[in-house]
Amino acid sequence: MDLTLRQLEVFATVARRGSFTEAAERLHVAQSSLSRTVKSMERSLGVSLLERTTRRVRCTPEGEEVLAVAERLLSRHRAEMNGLERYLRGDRGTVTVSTLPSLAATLLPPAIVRLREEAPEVDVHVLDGMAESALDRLEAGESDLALVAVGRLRPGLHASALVRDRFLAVLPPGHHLAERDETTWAELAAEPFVVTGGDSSVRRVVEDALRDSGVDEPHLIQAGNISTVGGLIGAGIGVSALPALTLPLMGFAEHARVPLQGPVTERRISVVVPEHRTLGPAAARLLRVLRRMRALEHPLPEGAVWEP
Amino acid sequence: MDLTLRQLEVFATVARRGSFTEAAERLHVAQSSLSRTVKSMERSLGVSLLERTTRRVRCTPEGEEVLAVAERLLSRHRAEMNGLERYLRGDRGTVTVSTLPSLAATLLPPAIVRLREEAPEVDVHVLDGMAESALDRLEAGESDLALVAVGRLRPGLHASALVRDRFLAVLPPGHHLAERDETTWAELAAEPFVVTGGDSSVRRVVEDALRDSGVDEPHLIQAGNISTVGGLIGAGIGVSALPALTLPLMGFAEHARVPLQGPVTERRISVVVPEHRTLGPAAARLLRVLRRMRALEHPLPEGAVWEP
DNA sequence: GGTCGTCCTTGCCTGTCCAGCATCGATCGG
DNA sequence: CCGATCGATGCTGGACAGGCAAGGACGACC
Repeated sequence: MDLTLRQLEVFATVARRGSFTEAAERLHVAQSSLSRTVKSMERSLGVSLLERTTRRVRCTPEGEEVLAVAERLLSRHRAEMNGLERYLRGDRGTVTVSTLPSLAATLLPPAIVRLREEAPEVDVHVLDGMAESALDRLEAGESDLALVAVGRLRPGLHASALVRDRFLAVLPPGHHLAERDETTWAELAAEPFVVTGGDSSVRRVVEDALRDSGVDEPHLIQAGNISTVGGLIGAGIGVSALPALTLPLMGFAEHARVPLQGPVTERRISVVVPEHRTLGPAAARLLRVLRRMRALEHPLPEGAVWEP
Repeated sequence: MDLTLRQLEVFATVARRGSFTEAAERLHVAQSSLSRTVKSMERSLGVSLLERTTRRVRCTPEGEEVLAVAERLLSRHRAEMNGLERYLRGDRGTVTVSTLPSLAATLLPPAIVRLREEAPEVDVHVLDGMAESALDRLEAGESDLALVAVGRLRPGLHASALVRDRFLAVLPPGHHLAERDETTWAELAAEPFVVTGGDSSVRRVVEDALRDSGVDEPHLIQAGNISTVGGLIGAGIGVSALPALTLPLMGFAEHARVPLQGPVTERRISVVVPEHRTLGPAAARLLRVLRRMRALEHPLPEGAVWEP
């Protein structure tokens, strides 16, 4: 004795309008069809729902109850369908991005701003962690997208190149290299060199570059994060080399930036998605926003450029 | 792009079980049917909802959302249908009875107790008012049933006789008529006579009986309600004649009761329903309870008997 | 009070959609 | 590499919604 949505809709329309004929116009079907539908409901419930006179149609007490049920169920159904449609359009939902701390602070925020402008009901979750863990989280299904500096790709993941992020030499104000138009890893390696924490993605790149620079044993000073690097350099304790997108994080500290020549001069920032997992609408939308920013060449800090 | 309940049910079953085959067993339909149904949903939504491998079926992100929607809508639908069924069985709902104060206090309560025993979720509203207003309220649609002492019936109403309620003489303790086996209206009319308020149903009957008793000018003392009558009689101020069903209301006051002979010796209590209005299930249920009490001859105060 | 008109009902028909059956194709396990 | 299992698909039958047209009842209006 389950009533279908169609039955409920027909009944609600007839009962509210108080007329089969009017309801038929409203629903764009023949009046006889409605008559049958209501009759079938009455048969399946075993009670009369409407008192029919030629002049008007009125609810029996049972009809009132069915009408109330119908209106609750129909409005609920409409609301859910509406919500689902918004979800499918990417206007509603959740997208989780795993990324590096530096990108979480610099590249991602403008994308999130644009996403919120066009889809205010989309919730964005940002998981900012170290190096590999962004991809680990992606593979574990904890995030929908990863925004990382990808070296070589793991199988099963698909990367889409987004930004070329050049390394710049970072020097204390007044440092002798600061007057130059450019410098090299070898020259930097001869100075006390500030490096970031051991599991940072930048760290490995820097170590490789210093090793290849020919300097036997660079003097390394280790800092946990970019802000600390900024503080140390501002205090004149050493020099460093960092990608352009990390530099806004040390904007508070006085320092000089000089272009850097050498074997490794940039890192490549990519959006990574699992190869065979389909993206949710909200995630797809954030991806579109990022690609649109690339296409429209949204301003980036000096030294970083969008991939063509 | 509205999804039907059938589609939602099929999808929810397949998605939860992770298998078309299992879902088909569960729903007692062929597997091929489910395959088609899900495909039609995917077509109408324009997205893939399930990732199929021969080994298992998993939801896409969109599928997860649809599953959540489906479970909400289906459980809501089941709950409403269940509630509706209970309503139609008379296990849930509201019944409003309009009646006289005396009956609201004596005849109705045991019926309500029985109704609540078998249908605890039915709410009973009692409108206790004076004389005509019980029927007025019935006709105005304010109540479903009226329980009244009906003289002659108004057109459009249907009465079902329930109880014969004899008038008893009510006397102060030690009154000289109290020793008799029975008395008459004429004998009572010779004493100071306590009558109830002017719009009470009992009042008109009593006035008629006293007028017919032959006593020229009875000495009347007026009281607003039965309790007051009790107090006056207990104090020895006068005598009265009241239907048996009203007497529990003056149980607190000492008095004697003597059977009464005469032209009017009883009133008839009826349940009245509108002739062409259909009774709601809860109201029908209360009516059945009252009739069952009549059939089983539920104990009544001395002097009141169920109609055959 | 009679007649007309309106509105619901019902019989008949058609098209569409759902369900069953059989089969195909793909994939995973042995 | 082969077999088994599971989902997809072509085909067919049946149920039900919807349209059309005629029937019947009640209210309204004259």
